[in-house]
Amino acid sequence: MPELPEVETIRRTLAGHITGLEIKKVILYWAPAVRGRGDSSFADIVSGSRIQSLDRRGKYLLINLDNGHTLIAHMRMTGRLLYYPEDLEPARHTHVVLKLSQGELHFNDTRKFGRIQAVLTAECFSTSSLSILGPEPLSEEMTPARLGERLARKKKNLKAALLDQTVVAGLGNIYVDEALFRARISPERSASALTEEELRALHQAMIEVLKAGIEANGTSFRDYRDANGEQGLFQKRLQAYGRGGEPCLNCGEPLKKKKVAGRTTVSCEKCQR
DNA sequence: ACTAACCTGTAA
DNA sequence: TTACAGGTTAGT
Repeated sequence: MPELPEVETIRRTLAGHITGLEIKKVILYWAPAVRGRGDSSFADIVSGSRIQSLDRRGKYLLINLDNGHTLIAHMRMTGRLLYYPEDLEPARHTHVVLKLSQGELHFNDTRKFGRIQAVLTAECFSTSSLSILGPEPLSEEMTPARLGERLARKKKNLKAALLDQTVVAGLGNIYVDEALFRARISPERSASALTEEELRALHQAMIEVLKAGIEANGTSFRDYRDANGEQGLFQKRLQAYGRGGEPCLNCGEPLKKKKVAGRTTVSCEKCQR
């Protein structure tokens, strides 16, 4: 579920609550949700540490502790990190509770795909999951030329290439469809055959839609909630995702819904070339 | 490059 | 009952 704007919103809404707090105790309701390191269990690593700062890389949330460790969390489709200022009986599908010096952090995940892993902070970015990620789409280094370079290395269609986290980190099914719609480029085009003008349009559309998503606190199309349990608002601004059969906002023709790269994809076959 | 697998819930 | 869901990865 959470793509870059949703994870960034979780990071922001969580940081104000938990930065500086001590993790007093770890309660596991479903142990596979967490992973320790070597012989040390997740609970042993985390207990007694203090939360220093929160970062994000692609769709990964990074919680830096003051004991040389970092927690790498990925929500996959339905994961939530929820902060409660008071003790609270865990809701259904809560797999981990971190008791803090003030309040609690609950990791809740209906589909059980999400994971939280404890790693050494020094090795964080060289862990297998993070080391393979492409550049951050909102960073300075992401230029139209850089995007073109990364896309050109893949012999896939655009939809598959933009979902590929090694090409660019943080886009998922919603924001790929939105970026392509706004750039007026077909998801089925070859990733390696864009003109410079198309690359500029795609680059700009990608950045604009991600920034707008963050601005709106993410897209709560279904399960997504921020750390306060609040919905985002960007589902009201979607122009393509979830609008199959509805009129294109440019030309009025019905938007087409079809599988591309194994994912449901909505596009306007008249506007997007 | 496509499919199954990991899971549960919801809607058709 | 079946299909499908903001993701990733390990298989063909």
